[in-house]
Amino acid sequence: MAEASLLPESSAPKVHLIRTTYALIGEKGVHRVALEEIAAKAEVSKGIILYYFKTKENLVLSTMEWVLSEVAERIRAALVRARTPEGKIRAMLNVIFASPESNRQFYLTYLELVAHASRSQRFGRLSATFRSIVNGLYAEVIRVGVEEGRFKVDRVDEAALSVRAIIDGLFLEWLQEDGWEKLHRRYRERTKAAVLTYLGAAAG
Amino acid sequence: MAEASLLPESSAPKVHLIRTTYALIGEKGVHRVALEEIAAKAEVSKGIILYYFKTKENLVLSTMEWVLSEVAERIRAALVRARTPEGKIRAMLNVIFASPESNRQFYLTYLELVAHASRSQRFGRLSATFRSIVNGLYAEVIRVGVEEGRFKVDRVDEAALSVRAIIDGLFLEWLQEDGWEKLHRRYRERTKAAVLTYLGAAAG
DNA sequence: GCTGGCTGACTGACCGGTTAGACTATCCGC
DNA sequence: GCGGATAGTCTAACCGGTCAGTCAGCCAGC
Repeated sequence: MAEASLLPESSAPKVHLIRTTYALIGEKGVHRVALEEIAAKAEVSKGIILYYFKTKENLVLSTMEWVLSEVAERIRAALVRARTPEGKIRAMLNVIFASPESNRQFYLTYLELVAHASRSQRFGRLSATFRSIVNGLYAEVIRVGVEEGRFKVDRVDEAALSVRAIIDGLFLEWLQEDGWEKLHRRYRERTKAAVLTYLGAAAG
Repeated sequence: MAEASLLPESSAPKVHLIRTTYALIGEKGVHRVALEEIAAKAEVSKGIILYYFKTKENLVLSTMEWVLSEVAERIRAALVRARTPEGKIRAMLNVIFASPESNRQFYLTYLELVAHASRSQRFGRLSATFRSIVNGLYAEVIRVGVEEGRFKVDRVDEAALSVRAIIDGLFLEWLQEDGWEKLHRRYRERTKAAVLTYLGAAAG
């Protein structure tokens, strides 16, 4: 599977605006944030946003591209560090479950992406690219794990998709918890257990 | 666990408006739909919506309440019809995976609920109520399954939550598929397999 | 003729996008 | 080194469209 890149280009002021936008989208949602507000928080004039991104849609799309590429990169780095297949799964999930606040921000943004993806070509492509990258990473870990006799699955691609579903499903559940801050750790461990169980790993 | 009811009251004209609203929310998303548009599709004047629901937020909330209670009811009915624990799981998933169009409509609405729930008390309560109802239904099936020696799980509540996560996670995945219409059946079977495997059911 | 369900023109706020131009930096010809 | 042309960055006032919610009053049935 060819791994398309997520990030096109990004100058310093663009990244500054993107970071600010990301914070506000996580906090209030795409349609509840006005360009005026982003500009104020970024301490620039509103005009500059349109100067750099032309439209609000472009800004939102760029922000999502940026976030997703950061996440993909962090997962990739975690996989390199760990040695055993189980270790890679654990390391990966430790990275994915970074902190309550950042997870909340990320998943709320991600949900908006999915919602947009179902109605817009541009967001649909972004979602597809991200999924293929992440599923590719998962598949690689699973493939090695199967080769080394640590995991037992029928089809690697199928298993990668299910692993993703377990992770996303539990995140979706966690998002809706009243005590999401306190429950973060518990959900992380729960997810590790569920994924490793699914992959048929030897206990431990 | 006390099962709170979802539906307060609903007159005939209200239900008519709610159905129309549901169709449009699934199609375009909450914030992309104007009251004017809902009124036009329902073939009533715009004023009547505000007359019955007072605010747009009330209308959206009522719509989600209505949809969720319908879904919960349908699941409940499916569980009554089937006999064996595995049969109940399959029947339940057949009902949940009703059709591509209705699932798409429902999950897009559900995602909006989750997004709203994280920022609004009122939507948060609705989401919590629905979750507790559905998780309760799942838990009951699992409990009986365990008693009859068909399922092997440590904690029933924990298992109910994971089952939910698997279902929601695969739906989230499915939503993002380009060929979601064609892939619906495959995802349904995949979900059945994943859930039954998770519950440690005897093969078959 | 009165009441209550119902209407739809209207209002005011909001917001994405435009535009005219200010300010600075770089470079060129003299 | 200097005047000025050019380009790039940035600002603030403004425009036009959209939309939730209001309100004055209509009208059918009692």
